[in-house]
Amino acid sequence: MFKRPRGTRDFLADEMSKRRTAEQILRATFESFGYKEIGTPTFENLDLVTAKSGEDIVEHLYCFKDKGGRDIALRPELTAPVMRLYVNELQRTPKPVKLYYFGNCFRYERPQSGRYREFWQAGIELIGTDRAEGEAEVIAVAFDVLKNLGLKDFELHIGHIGILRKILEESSVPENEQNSILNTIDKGDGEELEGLLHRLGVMEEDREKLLKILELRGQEKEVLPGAYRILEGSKALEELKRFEMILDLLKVFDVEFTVNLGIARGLDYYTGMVFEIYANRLGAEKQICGGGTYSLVETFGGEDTPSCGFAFGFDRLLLALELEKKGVQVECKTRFFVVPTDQKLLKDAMKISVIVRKIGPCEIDLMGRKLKKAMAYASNHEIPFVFIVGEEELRRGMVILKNMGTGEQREVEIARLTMDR
RNA sequence: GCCGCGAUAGUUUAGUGGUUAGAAUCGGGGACUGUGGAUCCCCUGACCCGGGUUCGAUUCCCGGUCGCGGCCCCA
Repeated sequence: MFKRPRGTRDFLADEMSKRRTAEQILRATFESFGYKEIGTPTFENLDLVTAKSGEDIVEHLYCFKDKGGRDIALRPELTAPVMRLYVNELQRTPKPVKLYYFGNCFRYERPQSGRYREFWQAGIELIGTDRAEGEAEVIAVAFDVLKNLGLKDFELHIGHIGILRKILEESSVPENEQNSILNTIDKGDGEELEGLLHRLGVMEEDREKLLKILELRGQEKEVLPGAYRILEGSKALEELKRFEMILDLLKVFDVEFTVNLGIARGLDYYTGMVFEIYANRLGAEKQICGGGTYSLVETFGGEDTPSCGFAFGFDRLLLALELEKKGVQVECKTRFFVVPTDQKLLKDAMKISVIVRKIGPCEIDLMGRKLKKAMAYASNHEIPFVFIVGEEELRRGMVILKNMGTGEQREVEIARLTMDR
């Protein structure tokens, strides 16, 4: 007996069918906004991954030396490969560049609910514009995905790291220190954060500002006036105005959201708007989507270009759907089943199946079963139509077509099979 | 990396320090010879792996593996 490697899954037919259906909805949504699919390798050079996420993540990677001694990593996410592809191939294409991807990723993590070692991500990257309408569109695409999938119980939280960075900048905190502060914010440890701010010599006034801003969470109307008050006279005010502009545009798309200025996403490359989507029923791993405005092109050797994007955790998305309703619909793809009344008519039945297959997916009994058992098979598999090939009908060039839903049956002319319907 | 719970046919499970390890369901066949998930009958099929305790371990103990939930992490 061979077992699956830890944290991997087999997908049976029904599940695979659901996954494909959901995948189609994601693709259609991305394409409805004009994003084009791209593909990148399943493995990349290790340094691509560490360039984006640091040396420490090697712990969480599937990586190895290949036979040529190269350090290789199975991709742990898709933003870095897409950025590499952009820098390699697309820097000179008309802006904005609108890309989407769907693919499996690998992380060496302890598996738990909604977390696997091989998992699927789907997302978009909008490269080359830093306008509010671009940022708003990116959020709208994510929201549309959920609407089109029929997911109901989720929360979309939007924040803005630009505001936080500006406050720190005013307090003369250098960028790398900003990053460690944002990291600490992301962890949600208030004491550690205060300690860190002290150590870095952030002035009392700015510290208060920051902490107050981080607490702001709720409906736009309730939160924004407070934010304006806190940031009065600050350089961060400009960022706040920009944030408001994005939120304002989101109303055009009928996107429902919660303002949450405490989102830091803990990543050094985020520069402006950031958002996360949570499926409340999922438990510990409830974040199904994350994204924002970032600056990464330079990291991969390109000319600094503003970008914005997000990634969905596809597996979690399906889990959330499954918990909410019946999930995604599964139906039998086979339309027709052909069965002879006697084994000596097998060849005739096979010939008919060849003809019928031109009309739609068609199966034929492969077990040498008697009519009754074959009918039971078709019935069990919810195949809607059965062709019964009988000796007497065959002599007249006819075959019986039975509708398994209604139980009705009639004779049809074999010669006309592909013409009817 | 850490904590808790678990592991018996494909699936859901019962049970035991010495048993032919029981059932349901699924699968295959038959009763049914030209018509459906019914009924009845037959068949196939299981104690996660390694070590220890013991005359004897599927059962008790330890370790591993895998699963579930959580912590850390989450690009």
